[in-house]
Amino acid sequence: MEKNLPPATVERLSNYRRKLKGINTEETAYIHSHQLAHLMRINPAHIRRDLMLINFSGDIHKGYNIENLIAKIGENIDCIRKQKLAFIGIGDLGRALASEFKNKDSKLEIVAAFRLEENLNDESVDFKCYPISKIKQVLKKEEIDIIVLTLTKINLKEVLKNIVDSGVKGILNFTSAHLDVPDEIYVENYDMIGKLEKLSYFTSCKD
Amino acid sequence: MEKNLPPATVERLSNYRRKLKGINTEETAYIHSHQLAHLMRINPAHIRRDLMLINFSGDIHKGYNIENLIAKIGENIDCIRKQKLAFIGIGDLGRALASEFKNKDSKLEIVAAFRLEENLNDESVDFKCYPISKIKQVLKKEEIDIIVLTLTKINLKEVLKNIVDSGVKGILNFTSAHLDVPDEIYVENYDMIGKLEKLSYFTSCKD
DNA sequence: AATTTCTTGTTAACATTTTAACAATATATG
DNA sequence: CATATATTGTTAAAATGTTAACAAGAAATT
Repeated sequence: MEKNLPPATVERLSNYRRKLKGINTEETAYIHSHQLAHLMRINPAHIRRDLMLINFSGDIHKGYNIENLIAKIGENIDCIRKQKLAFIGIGDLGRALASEFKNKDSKLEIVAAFRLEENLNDESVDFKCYPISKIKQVLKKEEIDIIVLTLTKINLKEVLKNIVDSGVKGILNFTSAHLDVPDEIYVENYDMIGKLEKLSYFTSCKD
Repeated sequence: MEKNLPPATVERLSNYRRKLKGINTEETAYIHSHQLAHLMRINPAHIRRDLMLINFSGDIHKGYNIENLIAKIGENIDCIRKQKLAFIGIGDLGRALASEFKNKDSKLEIVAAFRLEENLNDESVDFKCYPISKIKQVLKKEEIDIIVLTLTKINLKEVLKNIVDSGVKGILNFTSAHLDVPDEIYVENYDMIGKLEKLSYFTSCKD
């Protein structure tokens, strides 16, 4: 299978699936494009177009079979083997994610978090917390695939070197630091200040 | 002044400014489009186009005057009065943001954070931490403009009611919950799981 | 003084994403 | 049985975002 789906579609498919999994299919086995669109707050045409791209057909009158759709989305966007996540820096966001992943037979799994503090194991999560100093050995040992970076008060250069050496394939970057890594590593930057200033621009009355 | 800048441009302008503020203008007072583009890892044409949209002219040989550009960006994207932020749920991300805002004479200011725990004042930050139960009175009293939501284990419906009633204008939502608020409130959703699954899709070898 | 080189400002082309439109078609209804 | 209705699948159009191209013009160089 080739990776020829547009990025925006991949993201939406993931979101559709999460929403669909929340539906009790014993009560309602089928859903219409406009119903799902309403739940997602997007345009119905979007749904139909996305499902067309993964070749999923619905019943012209009953709509889309929810269980089949969930499976079909998986076939298209999930990787074969489980991918392992690690957080560098973590708070409510990481805990929230962890509980999302739990019991969801997701192909993504949080296996470690690194913090500044020593010995900060949190019994509310089921992944291990390590001090940032142990990053090198843990990344190697656990074969981490994806890093979520939220911590700025670290020796970034050294940490990045360890990340690159360990074979990490992608980084979701929430810090405003620029990550100087080889092109093979897929970096998705999320600049919170930029988003906030945009929000501020569109919410403030300028006169 | 009208809000006729494209959203993507507003976001980039904010990012340019943050990068420019990190430059020592005593050493280098001017910057070329390709230099800034290199720092931002984007296309030089993008820079020139964005600056065209805010009517900022550079010197054909020296480039763009950094201080003037910072000021001009402010004129275009900053609101007149300071806008107040509050976090619902907070960890490393919030602390990182707080340190970004500090001493940056930004028009955005974090004034409060709400947590599940009682009495959890953090001496490393300069905003106050409240238990989530106090949200109603604090939002009103502090006149919060923007909410950053990262906490899921709350009574969302009630919290949202308080947010709407208090006159909040925008919400940056990191949870996967759907926020049912009036259209007047600008909601920017960031679905981390969606982003992670997209990352996973583009980093995994599917064969 | 002429030529080369470089950079801005601007337009046009291109790419991607989103939305609209509508034919095809199956069910329900009169 | 004919008509109305509703929904998918698909194509076309619109909107948005990005990149390329290049004229205009200033400094540096020959």
